Amino acid sequence: MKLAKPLGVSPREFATALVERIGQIKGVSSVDIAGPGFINIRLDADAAGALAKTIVEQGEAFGRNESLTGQTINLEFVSANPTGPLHIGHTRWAALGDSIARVLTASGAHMVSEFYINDSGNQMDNFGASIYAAAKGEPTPENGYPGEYVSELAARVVEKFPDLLQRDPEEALDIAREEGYALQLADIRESLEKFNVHFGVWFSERTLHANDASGTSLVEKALERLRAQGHVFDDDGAVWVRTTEFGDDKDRVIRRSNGVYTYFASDAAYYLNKGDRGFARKIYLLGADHHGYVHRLKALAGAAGDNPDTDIEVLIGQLVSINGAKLSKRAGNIIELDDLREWLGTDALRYSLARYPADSPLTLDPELLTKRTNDNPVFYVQYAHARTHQVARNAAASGVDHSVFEPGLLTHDTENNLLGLLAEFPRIVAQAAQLREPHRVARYVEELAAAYHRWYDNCRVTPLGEEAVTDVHRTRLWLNDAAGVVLRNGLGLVGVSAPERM
RNA sequence: GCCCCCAUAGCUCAGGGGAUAGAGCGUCUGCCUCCGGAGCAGAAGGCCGCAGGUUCAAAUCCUGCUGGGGGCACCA
Repeated sequence: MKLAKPLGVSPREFATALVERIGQIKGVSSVDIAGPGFINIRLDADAAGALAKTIVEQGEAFGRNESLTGQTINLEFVSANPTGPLHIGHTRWAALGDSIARVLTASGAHMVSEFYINDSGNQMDNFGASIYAAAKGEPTPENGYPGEYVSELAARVVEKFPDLLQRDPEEALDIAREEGYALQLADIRESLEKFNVHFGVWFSERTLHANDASGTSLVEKALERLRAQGHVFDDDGAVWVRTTEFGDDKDRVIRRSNGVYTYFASDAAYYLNKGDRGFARKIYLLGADHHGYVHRLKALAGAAGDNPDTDIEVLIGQLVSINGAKLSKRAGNIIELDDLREWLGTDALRYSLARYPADSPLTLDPELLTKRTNDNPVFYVQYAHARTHQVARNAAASGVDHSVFEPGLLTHDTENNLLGLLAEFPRIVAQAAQLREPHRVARYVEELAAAYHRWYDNCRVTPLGEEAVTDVHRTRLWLNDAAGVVLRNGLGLVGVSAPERM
């Protein structure tokens, strides 16, 4: 860090003065200069240990903070055609986006998670045609969707409309498309629910194109608003947005010369709609294959009169692969969310996807994820949590209760270490929220589990043999329970369960 | 050609300018007469891709290179 102005004192003088001031803070037992830029502060045992009781009393609320209070945030983290099952890419964004939403919520933000349904455009017609062809027993049409799931959808549509094949082909195509859409979207919702991922809003692209009472659509209104801002021009029969004014490398067509709106028009209308719904800040989580969108989305915010630096935020996630993952024949040679979930389990899959930052490409090792030992981080952490409950059950059986809490009795090194880590949790959550990096919570919770296991090995909560129950045991029970609370809260933020027995 | 991301231990990866760069796996050595050994303690293993620069201080910030991944549309 650079100082704006010289302070007029030497670093040593400054540090000495700082140490003196810190030493006067209530609960600080000692403070000394540890090295360049480092000061060691020790709290007295009562002040540090008191935390254990606070945590147990706050329970689920411990870890929440106010760092983002007052912010209204829209987070769009899955955008998909409802023409087939979700694949491995969607899976990563679902796990990550949901965890981001959780840490933002825990930091006081008003959050809405949004799933954007790309249900407009010709791929829906291809989808409908594929289902209709399957119903007739014909091969997949050109540009159609292969995969057994199309035949399954066709069978379900025919079940509901037994006379489908007798109907006029145009009408039958409509039915195939719309019924197939409804069924597929329901399947997607179910997959995500099973994956413990929740969306506040399922936004249909079609609503952007639908005419309101006055006969205009949101897309048309969006174009007029951008035009009014002075960033729209006509060329070659097409209508363009001058996105280069805002850092894009080329201007973008918003309405083609044939009068049809481009996908960019939907983006624009959707973006403006989010603002109209009261979201000051819009976050997009996109796959690496969409990174080319960043500039044009930012430009869109600028062209709309918003601040591209603060009102819109685009997170780009890199690709993920899994060694040995089977391609789904059913879904046409993709790696499917449902298959991954059934193979590895929701907890292992969510944890391992939330454990790495979005911008690192990822290769998962399924052998590790299915192991039930400490090789597998999610089991290591879940086991630590289960152990806190086992210890509590044993404590109750041997007559250790919560009747006494004497924080001064928590003096073992492993207890200081554990308390120090527990105290960090709220800061970790706030940091994860501010940086949109929930993997920090996962890493933290692993460290906490290790500290808990070490403490368990060194400090007994239940008396040994015929020993009497003492206040040390009772006080340690509070610490044990506090560790359990924080492990549970931490796992919850990455969407993973915290079992009491394993 | 232009744009984005990545490069840290044998492997998978952490590391918001600050202490002796960390974790797990793998390798090696210990600990079960008592709260779950699904655990713990220890060892070995590093020009942090290369070269410059900024700084009291760089794995971290800047520039250029090398290697890998992804992307460029009046498609969606």
